[in-house]
Amino acid sequence: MQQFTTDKDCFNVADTLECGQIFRYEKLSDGSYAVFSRDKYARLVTEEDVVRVFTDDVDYFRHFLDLDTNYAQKVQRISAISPLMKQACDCGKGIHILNQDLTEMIISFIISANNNIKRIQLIIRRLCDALGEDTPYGKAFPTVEKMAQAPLSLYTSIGAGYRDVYLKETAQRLVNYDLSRLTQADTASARKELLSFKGVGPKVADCILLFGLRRGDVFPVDTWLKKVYHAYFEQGHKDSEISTFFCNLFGQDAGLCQQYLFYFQRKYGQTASNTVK
DNA sequence: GGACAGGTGCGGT
DNA sequence: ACCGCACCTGTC
Repeated sequence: MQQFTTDKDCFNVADTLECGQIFRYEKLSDGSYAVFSRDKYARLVTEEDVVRVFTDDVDYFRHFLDLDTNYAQKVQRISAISPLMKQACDCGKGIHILNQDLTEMIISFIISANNNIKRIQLIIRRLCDALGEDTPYGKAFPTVEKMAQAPLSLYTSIGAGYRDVYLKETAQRLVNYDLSRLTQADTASARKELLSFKGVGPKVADCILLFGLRRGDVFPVDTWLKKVYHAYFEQGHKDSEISTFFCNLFGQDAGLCQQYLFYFQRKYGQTASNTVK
């Protein structure tokens, strides 16, 4: 296995993995993290002044971890927006938005709908165990061909619940689907296209845009961001209005701000003062 | 046992 | 176009 290191400034492994953007990771007993993407594996070890990455796919994970983006610059700009964003940045400034596989994001976030992180991880693990190819380091994420062939009962048996039909239908549709219809489209068109998939609503579509298509100017609204909005801004608005509000406030980095706020709310939501704006 | 958390599809308006 | 409800599983 090969390895490389990267600066710890503005890159925190735990923050990046635990802010809700990725489900296939595992904290090991020595405090390092195992990360899986497609059929690839890396182990991330945080040392005194660097993060050391062990992997057979160096180029893939250099890109995956988004090490070439200047996050310090973004954090500086976002911190200046308001005291709330200063707090959120201080909490989550080590977060990178990962460059994840589009198909894996579509399937994973269909599973995420109306679901909690722990169970999402369990379902995805069972999905990989059932249908993924063997790799030297565990099971790969299954191909859409394999997923399309699997009986509906497979999806029920891994605990997907009523999402079973969404998963099977989407996998079947993806078999002969030209992903450039999404990758080449502008954000609004790609979003509209994503909404035509069964099991993909506004929130899941925004997550796929942000994490699978790297569109930074979207703001997924889930229950945590609703809490933030209601605590610091106003009561009684629809999800789409909350999303528009934050998109206008944050512009091109709305998605990154969403990650900071999500992480901040989950970490300190119980104790943080609601008076700071 | 019963309430609740977690987004989307669908049928009704 | 919008609203209300059912949907599956786990947890308190």
